[in-house]
Amino acid sequence: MISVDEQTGTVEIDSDLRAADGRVPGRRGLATRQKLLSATRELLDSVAYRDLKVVDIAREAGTSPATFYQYFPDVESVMLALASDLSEAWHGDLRKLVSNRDWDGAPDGSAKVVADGMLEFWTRHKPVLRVLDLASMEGDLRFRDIRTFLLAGATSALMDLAAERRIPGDPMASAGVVVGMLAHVANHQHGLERWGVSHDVLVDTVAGIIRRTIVGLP
Amino acid sequence: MISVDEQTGTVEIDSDLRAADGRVPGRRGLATRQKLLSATRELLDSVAYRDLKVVDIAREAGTSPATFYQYFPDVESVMLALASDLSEAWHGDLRKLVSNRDWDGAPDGSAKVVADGMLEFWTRHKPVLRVLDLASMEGDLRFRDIRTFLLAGATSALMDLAAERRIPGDPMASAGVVVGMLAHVANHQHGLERWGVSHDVLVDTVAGIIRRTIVGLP
DNA sequence: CCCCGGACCTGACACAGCATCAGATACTGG
DNA sequence: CCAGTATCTGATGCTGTGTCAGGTCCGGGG
Repeated sequence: MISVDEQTGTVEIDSDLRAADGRVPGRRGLATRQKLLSATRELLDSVAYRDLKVVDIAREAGTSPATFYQYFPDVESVMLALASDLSEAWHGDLRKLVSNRDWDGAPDGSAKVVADGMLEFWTRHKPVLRVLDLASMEGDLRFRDIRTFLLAGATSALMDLAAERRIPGDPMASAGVVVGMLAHVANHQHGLERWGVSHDVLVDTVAGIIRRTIVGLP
Repeated sequence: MISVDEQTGTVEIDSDLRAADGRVPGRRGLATRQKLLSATRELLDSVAYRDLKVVDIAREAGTSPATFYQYFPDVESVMLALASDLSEAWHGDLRKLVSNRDWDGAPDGSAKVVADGMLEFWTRHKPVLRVLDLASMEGDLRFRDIRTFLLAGATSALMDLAAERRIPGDPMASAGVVVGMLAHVANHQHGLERWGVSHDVLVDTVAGIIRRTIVGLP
């Protein structure tokens, strides 16, 4: 669980899990919790978030609804946990995807690696990420904080890069818009392919926008 | 209701409405249907799509759940109708927003008007559009077709512009990515503002990307 | 080895929202 | 004003939610 302290701006990771009755779960309990999380992730591949029911998750995890409520108060909380885990696991890697590049020597290749990497990441975790996106759009602050944390690394790395290159315009805005664009393109990749845009062309297009917007090359 | 014929590619608009029992609704019936649509739109401002219930829509519209089922089989169908109406109403205007501009004489101003116009449109109709987005992402073809139709005008106008200007790269991909970026930025405007990016700066940033990606100016 | 106490699970239940239908009510044209 | 049709809704069975009390499992001490 990631929580952001509004006063200090610190991000706290509270892994001090509790079951519904306040117990600290043991080995077996944690395994069940994990099964519920996995079941939810699996179901989300085929079922719309709106239609995701506690009964189905419990059945898929091979347990009963009552057990579900031992570990989560509702379906939304499972999503929160899944998104939070994803955020913790990838926050750093997404930053490195941008900052571990040779932007002076090979800006074109670097832009392409970033575009491809981001698209790949988003596609792999699509089910969870699109719920994260929707909930953020709907104004849910818990989801928005998780989304912000997930993207903060990559965004600030791009921002630093843009600032370093003395690009005209606001570096923060440019970085934010570029990261958002990557997320959106990944989510709607299937739709774009239906218009005859192949994956490779898409990567090139996005890489071009990164190059011109952040690195500042024509 | 918009339906796309996969064979011919034609888009048919079937306004031949029927109530649950097959009747063609009269004046009073259409008014009730309209009240249900408005109630749904209103509720969507404050309630998450996932939590939108038939009972609430009926109450908000000042009628009973049973009446709801006279006009729509479920909540999803109301969304489909709302999205469809929006799509029909704005498809043309969004195209004109792009094509009625003086791109040769005042490319900078034009890009800004497009960016601002799109953001404004998206913000005004956010509740419906974000459901349209989510459902499209989740692979629902009915919603995706509506989304495609809504954006087709603007997208193809941008594509023509890019092709005309002989921009390097695929014009279709560039137009698609730019339109997607606009949608995404509008949806997450609030999040970006929280990072200290003002509306004006955002418009400038997006306009800059349009200018460089579609018009081909540095 | 057994058995005990805590960790874990679930059947049973009360209640909310879904979906349907038959019958009541409200319009409208004649 | 009345007949006939359009429209609405109370009653109802069913699915999913959320909460217990009580049952099962398991590891460690006797």
